[in-house]
Amino acid sequence: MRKSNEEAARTRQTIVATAADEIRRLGIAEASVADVMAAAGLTPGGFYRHFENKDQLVAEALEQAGDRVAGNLRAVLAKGQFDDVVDAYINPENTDGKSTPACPISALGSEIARSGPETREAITKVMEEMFSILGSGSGGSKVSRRNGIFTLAVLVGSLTLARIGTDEDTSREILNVVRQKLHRAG
Amino acid sequence: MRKSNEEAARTRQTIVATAADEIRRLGIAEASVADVMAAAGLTPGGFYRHFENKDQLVAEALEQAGDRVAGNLRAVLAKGQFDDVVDAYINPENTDGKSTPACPISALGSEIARSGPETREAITKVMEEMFSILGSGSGGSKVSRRNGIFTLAVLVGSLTLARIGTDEDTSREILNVVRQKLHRAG
DNA sequence: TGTACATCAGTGAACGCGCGTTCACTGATGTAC
DNA sequence: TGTACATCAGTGAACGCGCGTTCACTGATGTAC
Repeated sequence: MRKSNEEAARTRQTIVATAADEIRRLGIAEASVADVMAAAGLTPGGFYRHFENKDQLVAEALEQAGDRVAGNLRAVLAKGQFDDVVDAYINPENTDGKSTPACPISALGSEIARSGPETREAITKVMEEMFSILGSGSGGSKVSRRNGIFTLAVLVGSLTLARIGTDEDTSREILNVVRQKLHRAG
Repeated sequence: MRKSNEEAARTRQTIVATAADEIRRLGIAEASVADVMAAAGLTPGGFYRHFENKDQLVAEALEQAGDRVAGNLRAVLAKGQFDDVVDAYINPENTDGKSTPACPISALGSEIARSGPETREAITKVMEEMFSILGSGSGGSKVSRRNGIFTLAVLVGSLTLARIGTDEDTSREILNVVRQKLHRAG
């Protein structure tokens, strides 16, 4: 039952992508290796042909998810204005604050903070990329960076608060306040 | 070995306080009932004389931790100015972004977001209290509330980012940027 | 290009472990008279 | 106030369960000649 190298590489990619979804949805600890493998249409044993352990998968999956979000935001920035980037981060499916954020930092912030160095290093790179995107076009490089840091903090905090809140109206309110305050053409 | 009602009440309170510490430090899933009981100087079996299940303990512990933080911030506000409240939230032990935040929303944000309704309702109350504290004295009631929401989002987001970052200088930078931007007497 | 063998992707059962929870037990505390 | 008994806080071992990981096995793919 050996698969071709090409197919094996595709399988590995499927596992990473599936893991990114499952982890964002369930949390790092709650998304089990067997869960992820089953969701990818595989059995648990095969996992260790591709990864040393669960930590390695988590780091790779979250980095990929983060890079994807950063790529999308860069694309929005390229053909829109800054306000559209903010709105894309707090995306349309997310206006009630209850869906899982696409960005792993917002979806899993406190869990990542307690993870091992592999995962935190991967996400640190994503963070820096986000600072750059969210600070762009707002002045000199120092001012830009400061704005990028501040904006990402606001976005991550607001999505977290919106998801905690049990009242849907309050969740909407939180996201609206933040959106309005961050919009530059205010 | 039955204990007096008074002592039993004290024991219960010890468990809640110990749990608040352990959970903030280790995370909700990673702080086990046996861990908490041992840290409180007890054996695991006794837990269920005081609580229906782990979820109930988590909800109570996080609410207590949140109320304690809110109380401290109110005290700072009463005899200081707004800037001192911001600095107290990002507290002195926390300037490198690496210590565990006292506030459960910052320490455990994404985990709370995925918790059951008991825990989320308890923390929602804490959130509302924080909105009120952090918005105080900044204009009419609507403006105040909007400012409170925005400020809490910034604080929660920045502490989360600071703890994720693997570079200590960057963590410090994040907290400094946020502190300066939030200070009103800027 | 064809053949012979080594490799290894994926299977599915099994492993040891720590988890939340239960339970029989203890003896001091609480309570009814 | 004193006595007799029920209660129940806390102990420590045990439970079933799901976890991350390992392993023997399979057969198609890769490779050396």
